[in-house]
Amino acid sequence: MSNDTVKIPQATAKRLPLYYRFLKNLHSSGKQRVSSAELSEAVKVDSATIRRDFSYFGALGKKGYGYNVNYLLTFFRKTLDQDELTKVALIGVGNLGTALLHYNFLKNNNTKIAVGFDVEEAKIGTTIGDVPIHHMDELEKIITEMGITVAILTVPAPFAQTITDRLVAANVKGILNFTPARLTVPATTRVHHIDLAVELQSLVYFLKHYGVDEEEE
Amino acid sequence: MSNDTVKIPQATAKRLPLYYRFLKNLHSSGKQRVSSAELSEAVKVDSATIRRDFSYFGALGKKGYGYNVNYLLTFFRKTLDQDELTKVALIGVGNLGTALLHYNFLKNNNTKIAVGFDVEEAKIGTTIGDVPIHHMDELEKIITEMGITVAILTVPAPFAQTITDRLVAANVKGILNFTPARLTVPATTRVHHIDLAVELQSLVYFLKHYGVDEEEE
DNA sequence: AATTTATTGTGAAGATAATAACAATATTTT
DNA sequence: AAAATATTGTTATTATCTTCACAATAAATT
Repeated sequence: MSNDTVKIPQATAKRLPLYYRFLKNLHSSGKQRVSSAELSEAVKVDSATIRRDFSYFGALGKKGYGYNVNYLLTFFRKTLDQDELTKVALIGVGNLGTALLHYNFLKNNNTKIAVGFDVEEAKIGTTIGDVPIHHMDELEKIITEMGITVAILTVPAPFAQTITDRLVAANVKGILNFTPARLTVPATTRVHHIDLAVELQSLVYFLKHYGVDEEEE
Repeated sequence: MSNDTVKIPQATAKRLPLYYRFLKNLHSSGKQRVSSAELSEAVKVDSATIRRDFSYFGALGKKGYGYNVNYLLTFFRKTLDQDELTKVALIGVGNLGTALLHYNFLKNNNTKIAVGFDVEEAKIGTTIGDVPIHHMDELEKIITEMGITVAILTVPAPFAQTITDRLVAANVKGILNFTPARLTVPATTRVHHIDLAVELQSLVYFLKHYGVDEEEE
């Protein structure tokens, strides 16, 4: 982990990719400058929060003017390491896994699913999009060879922990977990959960029990 | 919105479906009682946080004993309205939409995708799983007829806002948004985002810039 | 029935995050 | 070049969330 700047709050860090994406949009639509108020409207984050977020990286804007789109974009590209391609492994090529293979992560982020793994013989040796699918038995060998340290986990829940253990042993440091299982990992590995059923159910709960007054992340 | 109990913190509300799922697991494995410490190990949430979360609903446990699994389960089933089926519309039957159609939300939550919409003629009139796919032109008509107020949005980003406007006009109150677009909605509509590219990119960012010491939600 | 043990529920403290508000100041207009 | 305007960066404030720590007390053991 490079610790070039002061450590950024997690809430801020999670918004950075979002800012980056909208700055790219602005840039390609030819916009030269942008204020925190405009950006706020686009990304639905309070303008004071945006200014605060940016301020962790120093004074990026100019008073009375706003932010130079090009400058900001260049700055965030470096900060988010967009010049360096991050290769990711996809574990479990079922319905969801296949959908993710077709999802173009590369377009907005310099992240690419470089390899997939499954146990179903019909899939082994094929290519989905341009991603080769290998047998799960080769997991350790191939991701080690490819130097992959980030994995997306889309296997059936009962296999999630076992495969996680193998990923950890193979030096994977980050797991995007789409299974409902809550994974046990060492402190050196980071897991982000995307729990589809929980997301849907908590949305329903909010609708029934809360007055709705704004969206939230 | 029913406001039967005191308003629960949002962070707590988001964890309720998770607790519910694990309680179901415990129950079906025959467990009679559980402590906050055990539950903590399973769901990876601090035990004090679990006790605090539960305490918003009153004193559900017994000192020196823990919680009765069956009692908790019954309580949460009511609280999460699990006895009442929530029908959901899926807008956009592409790769991701199709994967979600095959995802069994019903298993753990009383939530079901009841209808899908797309513009591709080949899909109209077919059934995926047991879910009928209709033309997008019929959106308002059908979801109004079916009394649906929750939608999952998996259309290409450029169409997201237009379709959202139509959903809102057709009385949809909750949207689970898988598109990268940040939607503009009235204060009476709630949007939850699942932004796959942002999730992946922020995971990569955390790996590079932070010492990893625990997982987080 | 007395003692030990386990575990809750919660007050207090701490940590993190969001927002308001405004002085400072760069840009734009006159 | 002076005045008016726009907008940042940040200090202060408030809100939300997490965790510690422990008295209270129910259950289990002796």
